[in-house]
Amino acid sequence: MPVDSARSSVFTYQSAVHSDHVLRCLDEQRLRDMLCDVTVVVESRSFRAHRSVLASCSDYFSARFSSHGEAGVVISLPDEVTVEGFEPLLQFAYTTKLLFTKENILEIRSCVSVLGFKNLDNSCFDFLIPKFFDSSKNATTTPRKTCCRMKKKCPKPAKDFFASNTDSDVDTYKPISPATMDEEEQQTGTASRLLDHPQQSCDEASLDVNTQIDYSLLCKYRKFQMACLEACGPEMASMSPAPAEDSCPLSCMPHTKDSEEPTSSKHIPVTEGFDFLASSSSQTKPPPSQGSKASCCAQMCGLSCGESVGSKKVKIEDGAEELLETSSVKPELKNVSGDREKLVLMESHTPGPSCSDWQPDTESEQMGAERSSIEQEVAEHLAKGFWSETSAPLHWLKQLDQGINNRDCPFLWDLGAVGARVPDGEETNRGQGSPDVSSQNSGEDSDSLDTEGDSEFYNSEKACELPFSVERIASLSRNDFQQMLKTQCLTREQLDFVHDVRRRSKNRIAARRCRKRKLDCIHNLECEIEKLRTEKHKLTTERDRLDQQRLKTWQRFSGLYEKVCCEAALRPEQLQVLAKYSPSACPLFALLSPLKSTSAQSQVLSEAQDPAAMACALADSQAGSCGEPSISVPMDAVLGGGQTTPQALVPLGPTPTSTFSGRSLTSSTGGIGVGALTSMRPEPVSKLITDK
DNA sequence: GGACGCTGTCATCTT
DNA sequence: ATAAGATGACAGCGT
Repeated sequence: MPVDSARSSVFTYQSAVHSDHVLRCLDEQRLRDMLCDVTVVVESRSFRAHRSVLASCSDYFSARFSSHGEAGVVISLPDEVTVEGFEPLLQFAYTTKLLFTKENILEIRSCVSVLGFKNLDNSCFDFLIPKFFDSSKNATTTPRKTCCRMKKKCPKPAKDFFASNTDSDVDTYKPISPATMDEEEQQTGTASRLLDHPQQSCDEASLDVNTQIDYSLLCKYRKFQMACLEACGPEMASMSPAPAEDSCPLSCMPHTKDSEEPTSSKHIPVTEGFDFLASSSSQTKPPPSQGSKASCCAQMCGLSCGESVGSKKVKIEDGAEELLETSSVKPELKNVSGDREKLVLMESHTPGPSCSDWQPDTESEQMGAERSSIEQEVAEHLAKGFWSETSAPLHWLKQLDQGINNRDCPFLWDLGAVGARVPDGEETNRGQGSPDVSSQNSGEDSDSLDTEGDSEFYNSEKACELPFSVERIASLSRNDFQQMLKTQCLTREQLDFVHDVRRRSKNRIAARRCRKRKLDCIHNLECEIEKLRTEKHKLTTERDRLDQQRLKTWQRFSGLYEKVCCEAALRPEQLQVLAKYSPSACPLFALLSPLKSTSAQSQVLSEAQDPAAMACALADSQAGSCGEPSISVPMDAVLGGGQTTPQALVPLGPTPTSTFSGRSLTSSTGGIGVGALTSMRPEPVSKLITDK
């Protein structure tokens, strides 16, 4: 494919915090009434705002402002819009966070509908409203089981989405509009509807995931995560692994100091699951009193942000495979105003706080204990990533993909690394957070620690009882490891367990090394083969060159032989005696042709005289073609007038079968190797002849 | 649904 | 004697 060399590459730098910064500045301006160019009147209450912001968030405002070009306009909203519903929306427009309560969610929803507020999908309300108002239903059982049931029905999502998207299920599922939904429907209908269409929701969610995220990479950590969840007991078990995945890619977005919220309100974990997230990502050790299994597990597992996210097929208790999807919403409970808690929905495109900002907060935990069961459930279900079960907005994940590059997001960046290597920053934090900083094994051991394996470890309750992380178990040197064990009072079972974890971890690394060595070995062998081929080619070329040179030498020698014989004027008898002890390839035969009477001999001689045939013979002999071992006769013996017995000399290769096979002039001489040709020197011959 | 590659784990041997 | 490393074999999972 031809490449347009003239076209220069285009690089894009995209700041993940810029939009957040701009929005925050706008919000600050709004709060200070700076540069505000519109006053929105709702129920006799005025709100100052920027037209551009409102117009970008609301179809209603967009239409209104387009018809009012002048600045300083005052807009009165319809009666359907209440302060209770509009104020959170205004805040959402400036902060991307929608604060809502059980009391105002219906108002908000109504305002969203009237004002055509964007980026607030009905699915949010479709779930929340029934949850809030369905007080009769058991709030603790349904979501979990439903979730599992739904997800069990999900096949491999990546391939099936488009197919299933055409299913009748999808066609029959319609989001419920607030206008048409009566209270009963609001309370139960949506939820049940969701339950009736699990495939659709699963598939949609999977499309979101698979469209934007390398699914295989995400899958890497599902097993680990699930095991960790199960290891951490019912508190965690009630929360599917989804939230970690759902939230983390977003919460892992780059986060700088100035991206924190102006209110500086601490993020309060909604459930143990968020506590899990918090402690897992922050890599800080909570105080010992904070003994929830979730945090403990996260701490024990040394969960990095990247490790806590992802999607993977895992086995659940009954052996069935459960497929969970990622989503893009990070729900969190936030103490907004004093004792009042509100759910805060953060959209994915908001560069929210990074994982490292999710600090465990004991105070918030205490507050969490006072939550109502419904709120708990809602928060929990949010944590489960209900977005993926409902019609998860596709654009959220698109935003994720478009707005974040792998470098920006530690999670994505981490996934790109080998295994689940923890980013340096986290490694540092981990070390700092550890009371006893230990030396890491140098070399390969320290570079490939991950937590993908050790599923049994995470699956075990024992893991939560250990005061150190599996990473440390595996990464410590032998001495450090033993030192650490000495400082801990572990039971025999725990010791065995720790050793087992360490053994497997070490073995895992060793296996990687072994495989790498194998691959290197294969590569080296391939290189060696290539080298030998090159050498063979070189040697073959050299051999051909030598053959040519040898042929020329033989021809020159033949000429000289003939000249000497002629000048010596040997008698025929002498010539015959000479020929008797001469090798068949000897140029001497050329002189004997008139003396030979048999046809066979003539043929041999004619062949011997043929330079081409001789060259062929030479080549064949060099190539090591089969044939009888030749016997060369020393020239002095040959020229000795037959008085010496022919004696075998070094075999110099077979006589060229095509030329001389079985055709020796005499039975005693046999063939001659080509080597003999080069060893023949005309001087002795002429000398002998002259002597005679 | 099977082939294939990758990876973790186990058993066994060696260091 | 013990721990650690190396490696073949196997299984699970994703493509």
